[in-house]
Amino acid sequence: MEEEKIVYSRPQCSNHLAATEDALYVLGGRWTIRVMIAILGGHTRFNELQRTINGISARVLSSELKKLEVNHLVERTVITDQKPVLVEYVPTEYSESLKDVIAALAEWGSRHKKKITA
Amino acid sequence: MEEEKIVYSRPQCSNHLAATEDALYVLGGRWTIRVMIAILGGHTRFNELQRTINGISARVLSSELKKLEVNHLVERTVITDQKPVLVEYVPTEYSESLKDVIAALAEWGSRHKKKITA
DNA sequence: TATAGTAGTTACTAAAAGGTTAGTAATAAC
DNA sequence: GTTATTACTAACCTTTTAGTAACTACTATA
Repeated sequence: MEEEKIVYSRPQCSNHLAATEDALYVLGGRWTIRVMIAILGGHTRFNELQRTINGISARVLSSELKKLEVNHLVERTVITDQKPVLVEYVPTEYSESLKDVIAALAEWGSRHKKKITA
Repeated sequence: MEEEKIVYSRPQCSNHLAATEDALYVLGGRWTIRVMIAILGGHTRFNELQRTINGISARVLSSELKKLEVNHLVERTVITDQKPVLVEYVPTEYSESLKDVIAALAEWGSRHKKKITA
């Protein structure tokens, strides 16, 4: 007799497969989560974000920000009374729902790094 | 005066950026998390996994399983006393550390779907 | 003998993602 | 006048990722 390691029941498994698909449709990709972390960290301006997120290009940052705006995770505001015209990217209230996802991912990443370097 | 929405302090932001980078190096990509959900759901065989994970090709599944094996998240076992020879992919103990990541992602995905369909 | 299921691999192709370079327009500083 | 900064965008090219189809090799079933 063998001990089976079943962590998810069949319906749980299907549910999780479907739900993570929905999540990854928005959050998947190399940069999306990182852009959100930077924005939640109070970095509001385009060039500031590019400097914060190591290695991202302007083209990719621009398209990520548009995607996040469409998904109601960031709000773009143009400040016209300033010269030169400034643009601010601020997190929406909804974006705070990402805190758990980011926390879980960051903790796993940190633990995994410790494991592989040990 | 404006209310600033700063969810992460500067050091927290940098930490999270670095840690999620480490996590996504392993877990990033379209299929990795989904393969792990299927394996944690007790699906052990190659063709069974391919049938469970909607849309994955044999080529991609094969390379995902190799990557997961290298990262100690699944264990591959060949059962030679059966004919035809069977191969089993089972989750390692370490792979259970992914439960929090998967739970957070699945819950966010499920909520997000409700939000956008409403 | 033919078909189907086991677990993949190989070669080729298509699509998606991302990087590089250059350029815009406005303004301010030197 | 030249350079720098702000916030991008367009064109182009490369890299990465993924899909398709065919094929291996063994066994079981009809």
